[in-house]
Amino acid sequence: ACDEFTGHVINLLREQSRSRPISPAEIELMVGIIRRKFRAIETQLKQSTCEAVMILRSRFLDARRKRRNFSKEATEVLNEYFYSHLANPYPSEEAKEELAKKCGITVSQVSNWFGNKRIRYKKNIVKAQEEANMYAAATAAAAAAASSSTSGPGQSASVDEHSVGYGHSGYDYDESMGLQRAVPQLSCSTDHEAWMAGGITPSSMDEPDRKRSKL
DNA sequence: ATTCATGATTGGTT
DNA sequence: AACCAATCATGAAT
Repeated sequence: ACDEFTGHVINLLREQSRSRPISPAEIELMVGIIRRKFRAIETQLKQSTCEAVMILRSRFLDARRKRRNFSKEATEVLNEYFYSHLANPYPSEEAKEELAKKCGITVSQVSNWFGNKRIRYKKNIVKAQEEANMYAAATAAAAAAASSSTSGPGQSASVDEHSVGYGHSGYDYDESMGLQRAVPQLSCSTDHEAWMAGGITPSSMDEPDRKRSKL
């Protein structure tokens, strides 16, 4: 391109040389100027595009470290699935795809979410996963609505009256267990049946458990 | 400015 | 390969 342009300039100068004497030295000088200018522009262009690429890369690939909360609806859907499969909260690949589509996120995000949810659920069995009852009630209501035809007062349970004091005073193991079982589980369990095996109260509170994660 | 909540990443296990 | 556990990093709430 540079050569092409200099060629044009040379032609122009030759044309002008008819009306005005132009020395070959002058032409050489012109060519030199053009060459330098082209080099400068070239490197500058290279630099700026390189910068742009770097910026774009950090925008896109580093988007991983950027965390954007999921929409309320998405978490709603995910929680609904989680709590309605509490006995075996391991969605199949297909189910993951379904959830992903429904939530507008990727399958790996769904997997991440379930991973986080499982572990974080397990960490506070003791302290109210009242959420469970919320969603259980919701799905139960839906189910009840489906079968609420002839038989009169067969209505759903209420939500509800466990005033687990907030002021973490009592050890309410029983209640937590109750909560777990209170959930309707149509579990056609496959594998991880024992995902909450035995140990309820792993190393629960007290002591140097200065971890984060409350709720 | 701190603290809590939460999605993503990492390292190790099965 | 999927999972768990710990940790990181950011968004939102205080």
